Formats: sequence, C-alpha cells, structure tokens
Amino acid sequence: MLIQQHIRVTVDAVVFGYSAKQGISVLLIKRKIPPHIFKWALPGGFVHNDESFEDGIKRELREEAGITINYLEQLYTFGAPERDPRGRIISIAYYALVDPSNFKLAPDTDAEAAQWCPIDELPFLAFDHKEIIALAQERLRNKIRYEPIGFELLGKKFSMAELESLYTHLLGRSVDRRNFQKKILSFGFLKTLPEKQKHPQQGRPAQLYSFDEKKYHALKKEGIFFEV
Amino acid sequence: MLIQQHIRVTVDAVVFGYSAKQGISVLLIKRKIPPHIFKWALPGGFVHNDESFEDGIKRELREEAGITINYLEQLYTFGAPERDPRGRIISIAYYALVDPSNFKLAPDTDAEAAQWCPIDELPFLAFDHKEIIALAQERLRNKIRYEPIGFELLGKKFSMAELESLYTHLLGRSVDRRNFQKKILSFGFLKTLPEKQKHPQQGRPAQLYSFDEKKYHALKKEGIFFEV
DNA sequence: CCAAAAGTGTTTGTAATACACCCATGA
DNA sequence: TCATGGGTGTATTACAAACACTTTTGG
Repeated sequence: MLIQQHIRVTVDAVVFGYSAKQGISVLLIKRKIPPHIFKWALPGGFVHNDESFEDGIKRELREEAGITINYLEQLYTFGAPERDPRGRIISIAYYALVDPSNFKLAPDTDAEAAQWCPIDELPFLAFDHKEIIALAQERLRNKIRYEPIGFELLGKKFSMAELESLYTHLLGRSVDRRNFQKKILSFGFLKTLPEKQKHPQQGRPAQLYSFDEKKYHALKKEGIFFEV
Repeated sequence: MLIQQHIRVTVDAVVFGYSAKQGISVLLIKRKIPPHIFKWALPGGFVHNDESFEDGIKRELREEAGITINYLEQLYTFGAPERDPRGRIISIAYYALVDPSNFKLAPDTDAEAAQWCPIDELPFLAFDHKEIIALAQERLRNKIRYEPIGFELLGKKFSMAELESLYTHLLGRSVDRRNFQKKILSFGFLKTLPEKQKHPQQGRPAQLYSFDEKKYHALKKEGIFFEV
C-alpha cells in the first residue's frame, strides 16, 4: 500500500524572554504574507530538505529577529489535519530561552515586525499558535521545578532578588525570600561575585551572582531535584 | 523564497507492556520490506494525508499487532536528515502503555512478526529506533514519579505486590514494601476489592485492588505529586 | 535621619526513611 | 508443621515552611 503524501513541515519557536519590568514575554512576529496576513504569529517557517529542525529554527530566528538563543528544546509536534488553511502542514514546535537585554530585535525577511509581548497580554494569534504558547508555558513552569533552566533568561550577572523575581513570575506565586536564597545557595551552582550591584535606584546594593555551569553539570549527572 | 519540500512523515510507537515474569517489554515488529528488511523495528508507518497522528498510530498498531491501547502520548519528533536511507523522512514518535495479558498479538499486513521484547534484551534495531526507545524509557521513568500512569500496564485487578514489582522494574531500584503501600494507599485512588487473589502458587493470598479513575482525576486537578 | 531594599537564623510541622515480626495459606 | 509470601506500626531524621529584625546605601 503506497500512499502519496502531501504533508509539509514547519518549525515554530516559542521564544521566552524576561525583564524585571515586563515579566515573562514571548517573541511574536507580524505576518506579511497570507494566510493570516498582518496577524501576529510565532516565528518559524518551512524546514529545508537538508537541514535539521534545530538548524531550521535558528535560521528562522536569525532571519526574522536576529536574536541569540541560550536554550532550545523541542516542545511538541502539532499536526491536526485542519490546523492550516493551505493544506496539511504540521508544525514541530520548539521553545527557547533568551536574555532580551543581550541584543536588539532586528526583523529581516519574512516578518514585518518582531516584538516582545508579555505572556498575559497576547493578541489574537494566527493558526493554533496560542495553543502552542500555552503548552510551552506549562512545560516551562514544570521544567524549572527540576532543572534550573531559568538562568538562561537572565544576564551573566544577577542579584538574588532578580532571580527570585524571575521564579515568582515563572511559578505564578510568591516565595519566601529567605527560604529561596537558602535553597538556591545550598545547591552550590551559584558563584558569589566579588562585586555588588552598582547604583541601585534605592536601598542597599545587592550582592551579584553568576551561574556556574561546570558545577551544575556535575550535579545534574547525579540527578538534581529542584523544588522551590 | 519558496522551497519545494520533499519530506515524508511517519509515526512510530514505543509500546510498553509489563508482565511479572519478563518485566518491562517493548513491542517490536520484523520488517518485511526494505530498507532494513528482516530487521526488528518499532511499529509505525506513513501518516495519511487526512488523519491525525494519533489516528495513524492506532491504525498502524491495529494493522501490525492488533492490540488495545490504554495510554498514548507523544514522545518526540526525530528528523535528522540522514536518519532514513530513503530520503528525508521524519518520525513523530509516541509511546503507549498496554496490558499484554489483555490480547494476543496478531500481526497482519506490514509486519512479518510482532513480538514482545524485554527492554534490557533489545536486538539490533532498524533506523534510529533504539534511540527512540531509550528516550521513551527515560520519559516513562520520569513520568511515573509524578503521575500514576503505571497502572495502565496492569490488568484491572492487581495485588500490592504486583504493583510494587512494577514500580521496582520501572524505577530500576527496590522500594520498601511497607512505605510503598502506605504511600500508594494514602493517595486514595485505589479501591480495595472484596476479593483475594485465588490460588497463589505459595503463601498467603494477597488482597486485590483496582484503580479508581474518578478519584484519580479529582486529585489530578489539584496537582498531584507522586514520588515513591 | 529617613526611605528603600538587602541580608540573615531559628522554630515548627510534616513527610520520607529505616526497620522486624506475625499471619494466612497449600503442600 | 513447615515453607512461602502477605500484612502491618513505630521511631528517627531531614527538609519545607513560617516568621521579623538589622544593615547598607542614596537622598
């Protein structure tokens, strides 16, 4: 039984960014071709015949937004027969974590505009992209409970308060400052830097930390647990 | 930029079964067409143009083995450009849990033979299927720690010892019999049946239990945690 | 010296762990 | 009555959770 397939394959990315002001944001692009022309959508596009999914994602993100990715992981493959009006098009969705302060958004080819949108203020989105974001958010919320991937959303140096605020946003609830610090430091994958935060807007300058990837990977091998 | 895609899409399933004698097994089929003719492989095949992935999986499993699925979940999509000698063929992998005592394997169309193979005694497998099984096993091991999907591998009635033995196999370590029972019963989603195991080979007959899906789903909504 | 945010320890409750003897059955 | 596997309770330990005052800085 040989059936001629007409299925096309896209990759789409849910790119998460974090800033103290806006909280968790997602990168959206405004479509400049049909279908759903001028609607907001996830960055992504058709996979080339000879490239891996990850290469495809990175190419699209370069083309559409010019960003630097800290973490990239496959999320889920969406393939409902009616999800795209152009015919059978499946989407292999990835999610990515970036530090938005690291670069300026620079839309290039397929997208009219690339923009950060706070996760709680999403506009109407093309295709099933809202569903994809919802799944990515759930995955992220689960994942940070047993792997410290939250660090990928921060810059190289950060204060304990910034880290705590990030987790507060990710978990959707507040945590006790003292218990949080105790727990995080007990893992031993934070380096205490010999410098303090410069020019706080108000109050005492905070100790700065950085993430020690070497120590983290050593810990990870013996199985980490990370409930905060 | 329009690029003509030539990517074909398959679905493959890692079907887990459990028996007291063999432990955790995976369903394999012997290929009767090239490539990798006469090699063992995962059940699966090309997705039809108008069917969902899950429908495709179920159709393939019906055709190739005639089995009844208790649990089915998407695992990962494999798409390395060189993973199939026929060209660019990606595989959307699912994993499934079944109760093997529930049916007899009945190979039909594409497969010469369908057979259970203990997870620790896998033969050479076609394509990247060994990698797929490894990922499925890891996922299963993680998942049973926060959701009681292990029950899908058992029959309707089971003794505490059978359940414990299942978890021992899944987790790859032994657990304390008393603590295990205490923990499991404390969740309250087991029904104590008014009957005992008949004709034990030796020793005292065991109390039988069944899984109470209603209570489980109620619990699940308020977030279950299940470390054993 | 005042406002603002950072830093820090102790107590209490709860859940995980470790551990050993008696019970019911079939041969 | 013996061998085999099933059933059960308690003490200890470790970790999570709750909680408030002092310190440093800039204005």
